[in-house]
Amino acid sequence: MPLRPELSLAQRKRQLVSDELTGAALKLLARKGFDAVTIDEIVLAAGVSKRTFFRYFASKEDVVIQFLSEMGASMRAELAGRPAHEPPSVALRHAVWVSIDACAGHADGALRVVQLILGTPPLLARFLERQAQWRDGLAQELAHRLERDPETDLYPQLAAGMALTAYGTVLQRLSDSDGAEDPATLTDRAFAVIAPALDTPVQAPGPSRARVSSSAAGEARISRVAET
Amino acid sequence: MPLRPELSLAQRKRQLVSDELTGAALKLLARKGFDAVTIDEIVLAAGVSKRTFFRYFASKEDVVIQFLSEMGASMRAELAGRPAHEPPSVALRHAVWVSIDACAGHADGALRVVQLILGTPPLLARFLERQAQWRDGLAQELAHRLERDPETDLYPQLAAGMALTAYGTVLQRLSDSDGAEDPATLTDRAFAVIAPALDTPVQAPGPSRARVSSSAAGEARISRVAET
DNA sequence: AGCTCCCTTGACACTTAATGCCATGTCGGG
DNA sequence: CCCGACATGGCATTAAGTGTCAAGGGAGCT
Repeated sequence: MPLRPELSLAQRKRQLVSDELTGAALKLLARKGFDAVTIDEIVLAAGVSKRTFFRYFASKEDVVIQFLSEMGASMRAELAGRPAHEPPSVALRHAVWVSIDACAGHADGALRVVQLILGTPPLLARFLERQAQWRDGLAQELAHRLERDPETDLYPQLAAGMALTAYGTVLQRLSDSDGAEDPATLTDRAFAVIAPALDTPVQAPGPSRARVSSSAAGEARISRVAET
Repeated sequence: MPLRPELSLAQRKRQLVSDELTGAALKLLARKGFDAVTIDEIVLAAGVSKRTFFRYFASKEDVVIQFLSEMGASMRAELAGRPAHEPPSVALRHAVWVSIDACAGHADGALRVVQLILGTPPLLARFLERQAQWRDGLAQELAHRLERDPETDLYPQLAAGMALTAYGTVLQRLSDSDGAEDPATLTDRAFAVIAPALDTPVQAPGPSRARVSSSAAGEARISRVAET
């Protein structure tokens, strides 16, 4: 009756193999670089067959990316859990923070993994693709939260994109500074920059949208870009 | 004396082969989908050897990506050419526009290529990676333009990132609507959303940055995210 | 216990992407 | 006419990724 031993043992076994694989891969990749490591080496270190590797990961990139992967769901969950009255900039900052905190805070080699990703073009590419999925999820959540129609309104997509831009920029700094800079401060500063756009209200998408931006620069106006 | 016949003939020959390859590849990929087409098919259609293909493109993805590739340089050049007094939101909008215009306006299958990229994960990944490079270029240009120090100031990276977020969102809409929506209008609307952040001045990165966002929501404040 | 069903694994074969190496051909210049 | 630079093609090779099949080991049932 393995109906409730937390997890069905078969699943725990599966998790075990996955962890072993991830561990071996991360260790090798961090030491020798991404393309200097073959899958054969990884499976040798992990003690499974190559075929099994591909039953757990779709590609060599996936071993690394999946490691940071639940974060997408975490971010969305955090956003969904924020109080409804919170302005977007604050809710999104908290959402993004759960991921940044996991990367920087989690004392183990999480930072090293980020550096590996950011410094390896194929990994970066996959990571950005994953982020695009996160963005869609956040946008959906935002649209629901603010009762905006994602079909006509550009705001949800843009707001989610801006938040993830901040996310990426913070990770970049963290990586470049080798963890020396403070993640929380960086996050605050980044969101201070994008907040004016995140928290500007209405944006009525009507046909005559001639409005003035809330910019303090006293310049930028809406004007057609037309045939320049 | 081939010292000035426009281009050295050898280079024109090279361009010819490249075009042939690109044309054959794009035609096949658009019809059969990305991974249903092998390089052997492409080189057969183009009439060159497989080995030659890889002398022109680093990978199958590159055939498609390089097609939209000069755009990065174009965007940066446009930004560099905008009058210095122009607020960032306007200058960036014009910069991004040169690429959007090329995608949507250029009557040939440019839109089809965009749809192919956006609908094919590996291509999307490479495309986003390329965009990240563009972003660094734009950020550098912005930093120079506004005399901000890219080492300490997050604004250049974030502003460039926001502009490219707008870019990507517009492309997405264009792709989804099959070109039905007006590119110029979409671009204007997208930049209307992000402009408040782009054109907000100072952002002094001093140690005590407790400031109020310019939000009209009358809410969003800067507060430490800290240990939530 | 014995049986069966299902899931996981490993081994083998195979396709395809991508790179290295070398021989050949061609253009252009001395 | 010869020579060097460069582009090409063919060949061999590594590595990624997939399909298939047979064996093993739990879990449930009788």
